[in-house]
Amino acid sequence: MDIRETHPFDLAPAEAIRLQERLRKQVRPSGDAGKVSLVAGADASYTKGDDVIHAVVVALRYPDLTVVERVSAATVTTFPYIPGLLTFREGPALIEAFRRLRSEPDVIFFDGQGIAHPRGLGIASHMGVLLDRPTVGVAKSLLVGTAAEPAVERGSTAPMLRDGETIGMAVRTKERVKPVYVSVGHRIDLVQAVDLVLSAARGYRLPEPTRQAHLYANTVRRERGRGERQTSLPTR
DNA sequence: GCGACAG
DNA sequence: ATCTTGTCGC
Repeated sequence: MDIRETHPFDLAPAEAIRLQERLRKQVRPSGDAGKVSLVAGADASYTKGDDVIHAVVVALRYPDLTVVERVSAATVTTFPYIPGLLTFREGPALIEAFRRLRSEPDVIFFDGQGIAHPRGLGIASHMGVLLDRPTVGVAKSLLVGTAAEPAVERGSTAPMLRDGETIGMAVRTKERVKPVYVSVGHRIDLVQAVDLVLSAARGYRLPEPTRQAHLYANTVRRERGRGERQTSLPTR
């Protein structure tokens, strides 16, 4: 059965928040992803004034990080970007992309927060519950909480804190480059999540799954945009 | 009431 | 997220 039959996305912000408060109870911020041999990165891309969301999932073999599969899906959104409600904007496109994915990744990286979220349900946690898979949030900035600056060496970390609780880890994936903010999504613990992010980061700030997803999402968006324009606005 | 605020 | 060219530093 389709996830969207049991999970509404077309909600008003206040209703979306209530749904998050209900779903947060299903998040399991611990566990072992087991022996990881396949990882995936998911991301979305869109053109400024447009309401079309292009979502992609890229699967990579681990630990060699060779890309083995790429899928994409596009949806039309009415939900705006509201901090804390990102999944209601990108979720439907991501779900469709995952439906098209034939690989079965052991862990999935998302561009955004896991439990480091106002209601403990960032996009990585939310999607983790819907997909019932281990997920990790890899964000480029903080949504809630604070973190000290990790030392300049690659591999340095500093806890992300909120009310004295550790909700994630700032991780320096590249020497002297701004850290990424890792938080657990679902069915994995923070130690393994940080370990995977670090081992999947090869010479760039973003770990390969997320980086490849980002690149592919932009490619897909530009190609589709070009194709649609050609069929709807013939050249003279 | 005033800011902060993933992508 | 996206708009955008060159430019400074490792």
